[in-house]
Amino acid sequence: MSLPATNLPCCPPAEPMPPVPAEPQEANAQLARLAKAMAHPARVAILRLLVQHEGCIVGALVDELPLAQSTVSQHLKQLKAAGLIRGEVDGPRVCYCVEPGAVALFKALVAAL
Amino acid sequence: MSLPATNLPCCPPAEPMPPVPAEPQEANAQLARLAKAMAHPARVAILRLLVQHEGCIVGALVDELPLAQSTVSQHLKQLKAAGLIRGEVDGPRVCYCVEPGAVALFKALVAAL
DNA sequence: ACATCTCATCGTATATCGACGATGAACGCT
DNA sequence: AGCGTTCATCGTCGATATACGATGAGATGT
Repeated sequence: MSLPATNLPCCPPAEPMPPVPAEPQEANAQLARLAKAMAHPARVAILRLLVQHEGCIVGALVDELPLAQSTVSQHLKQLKAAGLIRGEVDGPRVCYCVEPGAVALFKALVAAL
Repeated sequence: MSLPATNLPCCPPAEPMPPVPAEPQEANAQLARLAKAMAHPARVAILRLLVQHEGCIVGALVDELPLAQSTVSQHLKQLKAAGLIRGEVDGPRVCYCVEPGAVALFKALVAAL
């Protein structure tokens, strides 16, 4: 309902393509790493909210989740560390958006199971 | 190299279809649960080995992984708890095989991101 | 300068994970 | 019965995850 669909000037280049690992062991590690980032309902919800509002959304995420602000921030940190999202400072707020390449890589790795 | 492609009489019915959750919150929980099961390279490797040798393979997994037997057993337990694999006793050995429905559900949930 | 708003980080407490060795249970074989 | 093989479980250890409140950093607005 909220999430005012802010089209802020972020997520500009949008990382063209995901590198697909050739070594099976590397693929396993990559998949495990990305799966670990998705291994919590709150992070799945965050990613879903970010892909739905395709542009960028700000910290309104806290209002959508039944978690404290600091907890949401930690989940965002994990998603960012996994390369699945990007956060850019926009004045007093921070603009979060998905990294389409990383999500595509995740989908590809899972589909290849 | 090993893994003698044992075609044992297990994995008979092979669970016809995955139930796809309608509630978004339920879908998040399901995806998180399955992703958590895949959140470790060893478990990804195990699942991959099981799908490659489509029939069933037994504790030869221990030979393929750089882990102790008890550790592999614990990973198998987690995969089984997540519903991704099935284990049936076959004489002195235990026959593990994938649960295609659960894997398909996982793929569908990830693809729907 | 000051207050405010937004978000990250710190510190802490509890729970779970991941690994191993050791032990136990189930089964087949002689 | 007794033995060996196979796998699960137990107990333990250190590391990590999850949650929260409190505090800090940065920018905006008065």
